[in-house]
Amino acid sequence: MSTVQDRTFTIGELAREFDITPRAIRHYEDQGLLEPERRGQHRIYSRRDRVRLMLTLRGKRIGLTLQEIRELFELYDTANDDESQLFEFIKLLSRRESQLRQQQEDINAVLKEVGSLRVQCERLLEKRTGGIPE
Amino acid sequence: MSTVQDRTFTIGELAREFDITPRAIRHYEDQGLLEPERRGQHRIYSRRDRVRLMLTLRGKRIGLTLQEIRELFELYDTANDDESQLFEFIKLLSRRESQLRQQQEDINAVLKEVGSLRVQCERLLEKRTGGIPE
DNA sequence: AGCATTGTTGACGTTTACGTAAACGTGATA
DNA sequence: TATCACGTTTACGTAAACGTCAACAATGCT
Repeated sequence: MSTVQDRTFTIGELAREFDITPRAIRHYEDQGLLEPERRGQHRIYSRRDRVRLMLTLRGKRIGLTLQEIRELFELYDTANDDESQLFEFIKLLSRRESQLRQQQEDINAVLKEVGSLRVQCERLLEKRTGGIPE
Repeated sequence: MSTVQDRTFTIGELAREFDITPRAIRHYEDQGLLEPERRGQHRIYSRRDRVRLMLTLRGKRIGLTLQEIRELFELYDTANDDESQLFEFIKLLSRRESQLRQQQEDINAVLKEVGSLRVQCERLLEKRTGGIPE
């Protein structure tokens, strides 16, 4: 009988779920992002591992390196114990926050352009397809 | 007398302005993103080049590769001439748009976490600094 | 004239994030 | 029992985006 949900996952399951290769998952482990247990020599991934994998992928999508992601994990794990680490953590978060806001601006600018360009394109196409007289 | 503003820039000026190295700028040229003129063997950058450089850097910030940025430039330049290219352009824009929206979500999620973590940290610090008697 | 500054062209080096291939183990199944 | 399907380690390969010399102009002080 177990209180916590103890469903586990194989490397292939996770790979399929997140549409990445097993190789990538092993690579994340090499970089210290995951620490699956072993049943014999096979890796067994817990829910916690799965969450970390999700966070890893999200981190990647917003442009973090694997090392930075690892540092975040480490800080998150240890910050509560050490006061000076807390300051570091806050500083890191601040820096990252401004970067993210910059990215937001960039993305909004591009989305705007993308939108108007699309409209232009579509108008052009309308004109041509409609404009060819028989 | 010239109608169009014809201010030009040296590689060093642009490097300083955008806080990158001349090497990087030359690299962008190698990749077909810039086409500065030459005065003798020195590069002379026009306003158009400067704009392209800005767009390049913005593209990078939102995670485009230099090649993708070049393709966008090319499409942007030629799309008006070719109808089939227009479709390609629109498809490319659509794909990128959904990626950008995904990124927006990711960033929002992270910002949210960052915010609450910061609050947690600050509370902890308050408690400790305030909690030490004398 | 001499030296600093700024620029130029190679060309090899580096980091990140995996891909890919070899060579092998293991349990399920036809 | 043979053959998948899935997993493992080890190790070299690769693409992107520059960094980092080296070796050499051209220009501008002083």
